[in-house]
Amino acid sequence: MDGDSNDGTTTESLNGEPKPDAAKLAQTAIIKQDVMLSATSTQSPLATASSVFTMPTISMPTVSMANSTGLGGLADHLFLPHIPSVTDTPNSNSHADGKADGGITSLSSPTQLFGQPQVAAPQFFLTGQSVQAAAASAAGQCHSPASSIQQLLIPVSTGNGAQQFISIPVSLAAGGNQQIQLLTTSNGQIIATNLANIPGLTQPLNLNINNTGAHQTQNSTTNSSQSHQQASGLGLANQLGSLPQLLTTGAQGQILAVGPQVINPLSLTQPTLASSANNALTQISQTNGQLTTNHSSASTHHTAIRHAHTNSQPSVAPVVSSPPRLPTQVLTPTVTSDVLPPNVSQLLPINLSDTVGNSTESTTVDGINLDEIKEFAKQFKIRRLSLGLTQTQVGQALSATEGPAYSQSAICRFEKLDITPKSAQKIKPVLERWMLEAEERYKNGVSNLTDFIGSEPSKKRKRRTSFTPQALEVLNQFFERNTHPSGAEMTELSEKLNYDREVIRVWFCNKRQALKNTIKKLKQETP
Amino acid sequence: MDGDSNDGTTTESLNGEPKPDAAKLAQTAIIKQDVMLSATSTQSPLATASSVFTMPTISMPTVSMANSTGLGGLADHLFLPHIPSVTDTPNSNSHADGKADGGITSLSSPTQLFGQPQVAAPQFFLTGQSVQAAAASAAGQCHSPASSIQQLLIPVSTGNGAQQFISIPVSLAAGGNQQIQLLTTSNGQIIATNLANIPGLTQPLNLNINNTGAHQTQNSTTNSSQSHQQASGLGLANQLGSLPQLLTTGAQGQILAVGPQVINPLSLTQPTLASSANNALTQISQTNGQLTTNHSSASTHHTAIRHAHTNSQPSVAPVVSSPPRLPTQVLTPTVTSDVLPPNVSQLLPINLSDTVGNSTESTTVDGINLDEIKEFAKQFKIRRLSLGLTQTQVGQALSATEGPAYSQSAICRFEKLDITPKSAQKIKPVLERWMLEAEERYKNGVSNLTDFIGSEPSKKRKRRTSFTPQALEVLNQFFERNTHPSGAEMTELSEKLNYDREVIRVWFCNKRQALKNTIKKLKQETP
DNA sequence: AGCATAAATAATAA
DNA sequence: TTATTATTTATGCT
Repeated sequence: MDGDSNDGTTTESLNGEPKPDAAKLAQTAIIKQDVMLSATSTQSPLATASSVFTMPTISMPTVSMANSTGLGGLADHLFLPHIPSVTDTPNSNSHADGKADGGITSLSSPTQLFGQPQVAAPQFFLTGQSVQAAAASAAGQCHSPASSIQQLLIPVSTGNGAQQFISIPVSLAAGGNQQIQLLTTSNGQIIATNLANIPGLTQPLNLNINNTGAHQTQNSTTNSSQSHQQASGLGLANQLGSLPQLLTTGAQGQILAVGPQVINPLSLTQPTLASSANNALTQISQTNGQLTTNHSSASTHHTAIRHAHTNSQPSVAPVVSSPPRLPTQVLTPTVTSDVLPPNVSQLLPINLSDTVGNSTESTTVDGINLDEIKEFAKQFKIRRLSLGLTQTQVGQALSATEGPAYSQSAICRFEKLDITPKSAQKIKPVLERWMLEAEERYKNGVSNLTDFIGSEPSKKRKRRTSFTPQALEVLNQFFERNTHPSGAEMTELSEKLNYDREVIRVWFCNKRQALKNTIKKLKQETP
Repeated sequence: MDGDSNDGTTTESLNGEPKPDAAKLAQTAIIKQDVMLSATSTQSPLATASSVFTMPTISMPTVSMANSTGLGGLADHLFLPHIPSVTDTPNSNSHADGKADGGITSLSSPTQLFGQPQVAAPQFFLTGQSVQAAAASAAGQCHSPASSIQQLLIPVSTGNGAQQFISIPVSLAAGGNQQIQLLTTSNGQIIATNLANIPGLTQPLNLNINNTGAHQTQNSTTNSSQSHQQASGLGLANQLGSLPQLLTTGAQGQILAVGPQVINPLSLTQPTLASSANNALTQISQTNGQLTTNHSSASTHHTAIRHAHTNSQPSVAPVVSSPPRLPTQVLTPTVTSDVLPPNVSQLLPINLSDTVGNSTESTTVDGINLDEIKEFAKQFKIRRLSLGLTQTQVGQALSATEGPAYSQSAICRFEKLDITPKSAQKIKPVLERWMLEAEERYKNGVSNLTDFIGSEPSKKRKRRTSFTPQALEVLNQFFERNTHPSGAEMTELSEKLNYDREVIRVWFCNKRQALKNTIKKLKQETP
């Protein structure tokens, strides 16, 4: 998670060449060095000061940012699209498969898509609209899928290069009328969102969507995927429209995205929008479709894989088909696992448990009624989507009030039941309560997200921290003595200096790296 | 599979040594401490080197620095004790426990921390022995202890004026036998290092030298700390800190920016562009405005400019209050700016431009087709990645042939379109040409980067893999469902995605870690 | 325009 | 799994 965002994309690989890297680094280093001398770094105090204002923000590369964050309030956010657009969109392919083609293709060679180096994918975002394509990728996380309608997908980079999207339910976001604007950086980071309207957007774009295949495609087998999808499948697309939401989830949240194109939806204006959402999905599917076709193999697989669970059982084979719970949710595939030790159930994720155990008994483990939990999980997702909330939003809201055990990931896992029965049993009541409250607020027209969420969702890259000269002094002094502070020391430093502990940790990492580079260069120089 | 390890080696550390971290070494060191000096050995003779060197300059703020030096030979490290003292040392605790206090405490006092600059510490170094005291402090941690012996302390300035020392674990530095010499500037920056040995060093030559107070001096005794601190103490510093920075960072440097307002949206008329961009700008502007107002500070401005757009929304008021850095951040005031001159587009980064102008026209500024550039930028990135090249590599290759305007930063900004249209227009053809040539070479099998870049092949650490967006999508989807894929699943994924199985395994390890960290943070945040 | 470095993330070591 | 390192990307600042 982290998300980083950055682009990530780097890739390098390809070539394989070996090369470069080191050398390069070295070079770079060198360069820097010199610099070093001269400069000093840090800034002076004054400087700092001034800066302050500056905005912080802004500069975004792509975009700027401003913080956004907060979102809050009202307006709150803006988006930057940095990418222009459309162009990107074009990808037709979805990632999945073919990735290839689409965007990528262009890019890279065919083969690659998957292959390594690649590149690719277009990242772009658009505000509302286009987004999708990217989105798909985002999926990584659960949320994504949100796609469904109402939501806006905001591309976020994963760091890997992959982007993720953050979806914001339009409805919420907009809160009714309001509109949302998102500014994203090129990386897909969101800078800000705003609610203003965006007029026109309405269009739906695409839709095709459907395909649903979305994801995965399938083949896989068997699997869940199918389940989902299809299940959903159903007609999906069409349905989509209708349901948008579901789909989204379809897979569960996952998104698929990808596709080439995009669309956009933005429209937030309307709360409605739904359509847009749909689109997104659609595309995705398509993509998949292709993928499937072409490569089929490949793509599919993963799907399959996904499902699989850990077990390693080789065997497996599963075919699971299982659609156990599916319809809605998806997933949950089933894998077969094979044999697991009996008790395993206690440790296995619920979704797997079915499979595992005997069917019959499977419903209860340690006194916990798995079926009940499964049903709740399914309904929870539906209710969440109905409110136009993403897992991320729910996770943020809950983690704020209930503690860290309720992150987006937790929500995702819960919905997928990729958690142990015991854990699910513990979490369930909390989710139940929260959902009731959320629904209440929603009814009361409090649609504003703010209530639900606290703040920002963003996943974008953390703003670059500017250390004050004073803080740097302290840090440097400490570093002189100890390049590897203990956790307690870092905590202490963070408290004293009033910086995030993580920031302090990273500072030391980077400092050590800088020192190493310096030394390295020196050596080179002194043959 | 897996096996890869090989490369593994990574670590190399400087010296190549395998070694572990410095820290560890350090600890060890401690024990040994005194001994070290003498001992060791490894190294050799060769060494020669002279030593140290002088440092460039140094100007240190407070002190000057000189560095001292060299130390050598055998011994591994040098120390600069800047701290003197014993006082510090006292740590009684071993690292283990006490740590906390240890180091840190000593350093600063609360107040101090912030305080400025201090100076002082003497910098000198000694090798092993003396050091200890300091070390002690360090000890808290493992590393620290380093102080102990093995490390060299190199004074470095922070830029702020304060000096700091860098300790270099000898081991690292020396990499085994080699010796290292470091040249630091007054700022503390390291200028050069040398490996030679320093013969005789054994003795410490200098050491005393050091003390000498050379520089600084100080009181050393008392410790450096004091020095530092006190200094810091000063009022100023503190104060300084307060202000300005605050804002900026807010708490952590972050800024917030932004204000409330919003803006408008541009019309998105076109789907294409994203409107979003606009918003961003808007805010920014505002920001500036305020800033201006308030602080005035200068710096900001430029930034503003970049982003700024026109919008005008008035209002905002900013209030910033800034407490210094509060943890939270905050701030962000908003300013309103106002209107920007129409031409702004010429100055704004492309990515933002969309927004700004009319939508319609926005695509061209000064006769420059922004859409075209955007597309090119996108494709450029894709092509770059397809060749497996990093921004750094491209930057190095281009800066060599085309001049300094093509650094890694420049490439980064171009790809993100965080540059003005004019600038982009100028750079584009160069990139275009270079890319074509690079692709040509690639096709011809010249994959070696060397061609692209200069360097070396080296064997060491495996090249960092860049996952394609498509692959990431697949991986993320899988991860959503199952964070712990079985071996068979990983194998399947690796085959499908065409990545090494080990790479896939590592991806999951890192992904789990990232998730964990994310959750951790969320928890913290929500207290 | 760059430079220094914070942040993100792949790779490793423990 | 946890902790670090090695590499890259992104960005604040001048």
